[in-house]
Amino acid sequence: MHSSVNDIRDLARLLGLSPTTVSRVLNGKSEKYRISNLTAQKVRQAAKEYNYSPSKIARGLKMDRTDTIGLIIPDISNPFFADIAYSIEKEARLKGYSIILCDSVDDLKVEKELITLLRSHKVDGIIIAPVGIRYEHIINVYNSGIPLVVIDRCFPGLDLPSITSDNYQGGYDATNHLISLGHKKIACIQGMPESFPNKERLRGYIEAHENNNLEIDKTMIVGDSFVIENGYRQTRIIFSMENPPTAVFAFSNLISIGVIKALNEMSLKIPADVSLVSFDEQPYSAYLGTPMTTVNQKKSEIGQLAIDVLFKYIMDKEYRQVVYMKLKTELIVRDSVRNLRN
Amino acid sequence: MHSSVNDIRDLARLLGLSPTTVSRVLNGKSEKYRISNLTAQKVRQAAKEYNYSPSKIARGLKMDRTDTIGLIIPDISNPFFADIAYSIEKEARLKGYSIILCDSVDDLKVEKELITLLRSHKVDGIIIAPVGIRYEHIINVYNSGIPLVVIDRCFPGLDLPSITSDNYQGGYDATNHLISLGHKKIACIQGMPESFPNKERLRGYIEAHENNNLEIDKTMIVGDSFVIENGYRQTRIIFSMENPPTAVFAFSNLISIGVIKALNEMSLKIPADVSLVSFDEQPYSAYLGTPMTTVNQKKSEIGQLAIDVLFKYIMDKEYRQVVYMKLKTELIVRDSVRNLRN
DNA sequence: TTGTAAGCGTTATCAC
DNA sequence: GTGATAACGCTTACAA
Repeated sequence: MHSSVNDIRDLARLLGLSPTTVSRVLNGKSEKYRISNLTAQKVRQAAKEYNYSPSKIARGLKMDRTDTIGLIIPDISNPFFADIAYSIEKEARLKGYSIILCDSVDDLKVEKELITLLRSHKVDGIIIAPVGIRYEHIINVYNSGIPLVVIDRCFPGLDLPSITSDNYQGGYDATNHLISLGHKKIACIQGMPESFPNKERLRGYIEAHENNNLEIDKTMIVGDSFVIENGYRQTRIIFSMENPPTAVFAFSNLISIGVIKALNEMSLKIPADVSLVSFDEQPYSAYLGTPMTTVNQKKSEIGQLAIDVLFKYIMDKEYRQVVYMKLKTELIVRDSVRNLRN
Repeated sequence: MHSSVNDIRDLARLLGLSPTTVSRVLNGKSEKYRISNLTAQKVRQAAKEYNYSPSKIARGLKMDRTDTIGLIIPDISNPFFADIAYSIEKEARLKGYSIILCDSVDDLKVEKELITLLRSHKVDGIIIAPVGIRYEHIINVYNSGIPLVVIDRCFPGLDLPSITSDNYQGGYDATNHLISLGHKKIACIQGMPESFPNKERLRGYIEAHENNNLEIDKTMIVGDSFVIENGYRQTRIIFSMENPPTAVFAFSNLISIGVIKALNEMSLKIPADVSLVSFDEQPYSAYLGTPMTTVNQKKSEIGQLAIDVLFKYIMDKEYRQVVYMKLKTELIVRDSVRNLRN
């Protein structure tokens, strides 16, 4: 085993050089300081040999940047967010940044604590998919000058840089697809009603009806959460009614799992008895008993753009323009909708 | 807006106290140093009011601990690892630690770089689900005294603390279940053959045959990757043969998605025409066209135990006992296996 | 072409 | 009960 090198000073001593020179070489400033090629070579080789790499922690203290960015999401076990996290991590790493992953478990109090925590970690920037009920604490961070980008749950009025899907369009397309195939009574199983994505999807649902001169039956708008159980429960209720709908629009992939489960139990076939469209494409959507028609969100683009925008703020502290981007959704048509016009 | 407080010194000045006192109060050492209650109160209140919390980066430099742990996984977009990451993050946070998330994209070179990176970040410990081809670089880290726990892809011979599922048992149970229902020709669609979990699952498959005095048809052991396409391709090949098997054992949830897709296309029904058991329970497993019989891994326990073990090492640097834990898997029986004994 | 020394924000040691 | 000071490992003026 080598004599252990813990320090830039250890390494410098070993080489008969000053820490300054070592630091310069290791930071690629050899030419700027006209350090001899020989010296530079020796430094680099020794660093490799003794497996030395500068402490980011000491570096961070001195330079006021840590090469880390904080990521706050409501639930990393939700594939939607896991996919986003994947692309964010990848893009960040490409730029030499590491991710501090924080899970808010969809709890506002936790979210606030996490923001404080990330500030104390001196992250260079924050990407956050907020719980989405209150935003003051987030606006405070942004206004305090810390680079920050909001994803998923946000809206133009917030005055916060944000990347989101066009949930209105997704809701409209899905509903319109059903209507165009002759469906007139379409149940809508919502997620969390107060959340912005939910409101927008619902707006799409409503306007699609209006544009097709279709009356909306308010009793067909049900549900209150993005989880499986909600989809299951509402489906059981709806299809026990006198005049059940011919179709269901599920507002999340988890909701549609619940819908499918309930329909199975009730021996109702998709699409023969009930048609189904769900928000959020998943790898298994195409391989379900009946391949499911879904609204796909561009998850990796959301992550990529979030990083792009964040780095504008990180690289140029003067840049304060509030960027707001809305990404197109895509309707993936499969076999879960019956054509009633035939 | 308040006069800005960036420093412990700013805060001390504002209070007419020394940084030392402020630090002591904020670190809960008021009594130890017999600091007056009044002073302590004032400090705490001012800290809250001015939204001050100590820089973890400066603290880390001084105290030689960063309150962070590094997590290296092959693919955060894989729900199996996302679930593990979820429980690790949750447990770590409970202990006041943050997670630096690193995705190795199943690439050994990247994995090595990430380890160096995490060392330069001075993480207090590392949890790693290795690519699993080579281990020297990981053993080096462990031997250098950095607390480290391996999850998922590891084995007793490694002399590395590790938490893993009992993949042998899972493979045995799944195969035995099929055999007990009268299946004699069972295809086995593998993942990455060199990986330890795969070897163990295969060992279970083989021994289940032996214990039931069943000959193994080597041409029934196929496949080379944990992904969907592999499951699809192998299924198409197998069920184009003269004497196809009556059942398939898929070694991952992605593989079974491919199997289902292929069987659908070939108009083969589960379980009427083909029975199916898959490794790795997923939220949708129960809601597929035919609810699928799966082998469930205790993902959240893996995360929890990894943290528990890691913290033994973190808390007691003298503790060097190599902990190896193998978690039971659970066969979840649903409707995807036909009883041939009827 | 290289080196010296100060300072980043914190806490531990020693002093009073 | 409280405070002055050094030190953690690094980079950057400034010096030579």
